[in-house]
Amino acid sequence: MTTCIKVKQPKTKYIDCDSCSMQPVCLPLKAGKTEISIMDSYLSKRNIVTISTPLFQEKEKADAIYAVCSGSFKLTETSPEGKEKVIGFRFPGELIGEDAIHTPNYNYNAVAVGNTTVCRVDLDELNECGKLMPELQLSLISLLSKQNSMLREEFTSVVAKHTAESLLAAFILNMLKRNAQYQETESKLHLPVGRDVIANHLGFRRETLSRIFSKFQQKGLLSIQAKDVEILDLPGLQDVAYN
Amino acid sequence: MTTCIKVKQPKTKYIDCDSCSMQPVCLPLKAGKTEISIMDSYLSKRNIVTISTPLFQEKEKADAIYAVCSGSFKLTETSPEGKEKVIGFRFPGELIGEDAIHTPNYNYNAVAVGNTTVCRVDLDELNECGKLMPELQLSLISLLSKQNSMLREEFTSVVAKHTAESLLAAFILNMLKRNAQYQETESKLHLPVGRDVIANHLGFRRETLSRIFSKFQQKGLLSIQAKDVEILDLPGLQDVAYN
DNA sequence: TATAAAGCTTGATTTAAATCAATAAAAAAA
DNA sequence: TTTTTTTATTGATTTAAATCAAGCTTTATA
Repeated sequence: MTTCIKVKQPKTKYIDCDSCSMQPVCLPLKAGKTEISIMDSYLSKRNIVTISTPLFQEKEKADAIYAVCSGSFKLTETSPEGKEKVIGFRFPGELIGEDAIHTPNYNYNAVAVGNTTVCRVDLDELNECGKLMPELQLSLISLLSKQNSMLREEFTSVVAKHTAESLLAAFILNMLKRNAQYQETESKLHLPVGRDVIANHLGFRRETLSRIFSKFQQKGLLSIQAKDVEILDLPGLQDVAYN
Repeated sequence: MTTCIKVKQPKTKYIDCDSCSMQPVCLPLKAGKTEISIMDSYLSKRNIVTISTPLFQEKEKADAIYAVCSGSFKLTETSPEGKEKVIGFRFPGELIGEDAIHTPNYNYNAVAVGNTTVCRVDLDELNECGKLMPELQLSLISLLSKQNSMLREEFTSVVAKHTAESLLAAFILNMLKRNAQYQETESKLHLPVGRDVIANHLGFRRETLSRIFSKFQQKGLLSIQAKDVEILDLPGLQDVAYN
């Protein structure tokens, strides 16, 4: 039976696995429908709703892996001078804290952006359960492999981008691709965070970000209304990204 | 018994597992010494030596995972205009092609930089074998988790670096950390490739790279002789990276 | 609803990196 | 070894992004 717990914030909604919109994401971990009930009791897989709270923080004991069910997370790192750097985002279907398998402590922060739902997989229980169910391990291997590809592609999208324009274009395309996995819309994108956070993440100033967004709109590549982006010329955007 | 095969190049040396310098890297896959012989026959794990040849290429069928035993690999992507972009490097102890687990085809090129040794794990055989040996799967899970962390850290080291100086400093530190896992020297680093390739990877011109290397030498942060870098002021370099 | 606060955009100037161009050094070939 | 080729460094100019600064929106609060 699925148990749902409440963390750190007052206005928490309880969501069980059966009504979770991201069932397909969790399904691999369940290793087939017939075994859901077994998994639920053995794995203590729970749906947790957090509101703008950290899932975990730097140096905290790494004792669980999380899969994002709904909403977005930002990952941050605190530099020696105390400045916060946004090192990535996580969307439904992606893992957070998978390092836990081999690391005693997390070394970054995972903070919910708005209301989110995650599945928590306790490491101890995962190990116990894995011995009994090889299918579970195969699912985890597949999930980790997918996460690996996502990370490599994310890396590829930001590395070797000399101009701010190509970097932003590549970032938008990367977000679009990752969103496509849980949303139907191929041409629309909701930015999970404000300009400041995106600028921080990409390593330039909010002014530069604004200017480029304006330029992209003038060129007819996209239209942007607050945090809602509509892609108008995908090939054009790809051209900008690959340069 | 370990079998070693020869690929694509004439001057290939045969190396078996017992004499491989990177045994500790492969050990997790072997799931304990007592089972080495079983693994060798079941998994067809082979040491392959390649010389400047692609391990695999874009769009090729993804049927194996590789672990680097010795030497370095560069990963590249061909842009629509046909330009080659260096999207990363892989060093001993790291995985290549782990995407194979969930992707039908590779979507990047893995090219040996000089002479290298890799362990090839055939996917079909891995699946067969996994059913018989849960420990093997646990090892793979651990390897994938480590690779995940490596990728995230690599990503973190290049993202949000506004100046070319901080980007290069972060790149050197990342290389240094990854080298430390299989070399004793904490302060020395051998660049696996020339300036052009590094500049391509980091997204700026070879002239800029040269200038920054010169600047770092003038500041006494490091000394560089061809491809050999010696770190002289690690905290100083970290200061440059975190800015 | 009015007012304050936060977030976003645009302009003018300064600074950092690209580009163009010429050497210099190292590696490969004759 | 000497010549050729490749690779790396340094200089002068142009271009792109940071910075400084002001206005504009949107959201939050009284």
